[in-house]
Amino acid sequence: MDSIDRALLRALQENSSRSIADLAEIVGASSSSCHRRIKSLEAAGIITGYSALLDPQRLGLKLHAFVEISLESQSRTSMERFEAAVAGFDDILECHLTSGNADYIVRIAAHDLEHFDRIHRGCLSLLPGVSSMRSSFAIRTIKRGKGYPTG
Amino acid sequence: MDSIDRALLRALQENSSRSIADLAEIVGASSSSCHRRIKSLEAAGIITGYSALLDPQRLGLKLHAFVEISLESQSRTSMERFEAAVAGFDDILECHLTSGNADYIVRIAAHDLEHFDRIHRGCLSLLPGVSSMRSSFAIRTIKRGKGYPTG
DNA sequence: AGTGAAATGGACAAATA
DNA sequence: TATTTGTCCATTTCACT
Repeated sequence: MDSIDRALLRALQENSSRSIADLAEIVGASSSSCHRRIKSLEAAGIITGYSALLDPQRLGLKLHAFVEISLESQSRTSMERFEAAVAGFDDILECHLTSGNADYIVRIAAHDLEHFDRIHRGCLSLLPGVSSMRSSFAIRTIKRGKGYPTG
Repeated sequence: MDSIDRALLRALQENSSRSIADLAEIVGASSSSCHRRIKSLEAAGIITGYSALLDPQRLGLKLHAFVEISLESQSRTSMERFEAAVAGFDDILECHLTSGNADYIVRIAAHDLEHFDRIHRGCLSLLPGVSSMRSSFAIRTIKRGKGYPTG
């Protein structure tokens, strides 16, 4: 992992559909070296895959919500039951266990408030062992970076 | 936007480096139709780009934090000043204005607690007009979906 | 279905450390 | 010495028309 690798990762996060020749020019290396570097970054598991980025607005997903969820019990079984239920719901885009007392942060995308209400009642409220939930709606996205900083 | 388009978007979010022939087989359409559909989804701005996915762990970014930030004032100028400052910091991956009284949710990736402390003191605490901040650390990621549901 | 571009993989010499 | 890089090379796959 040198500065050329980092530049490669930056360029590939920003746009992965460039040709290797273009990438080589951007990072200042030869095409073959570039190709080898990408292959080893993939083999090392640093690059985990390639994905198409979609515009949620144009998919009609105009509502983003962050929901903080606390469990009644922090026992291992109740957490496992909760997490298994989360995995089953497609409307839950993301879920993290956070510091504190068995709190989770969940990210939801919905078409509108009515859809969010349906998700809330037909999905979030069905999660087992929940003691409290607090929803924040994203009114406007200030910044949405593509991926991670490479240092 | 029919069911084939939605299947295409699902497949492309999951893995965008498949060949068109493979995609065609997955969604049950001909290669040429598939190709045309992808081009129009791109032209319509539904597909906004393609990106490489990186493993934050292997980049040494083992600490994920969500920081809720409240401003002292909700005036337009103080919000604009805050948002401009946010845009300038690479360590802030994501920032959303959320419902409530000028609260923001910010996402941070750091190498470790010491690095987070550096970000906290050298970046977050420099943001103008902040009245309070609350950090939650992601102990474990339960679920991280690739992109959005397509319906 | 055909064309052209690009990815892939290999061989070898030069450079680097 | 050992590892990495750059310049060819041939093959094949694939996007695009």
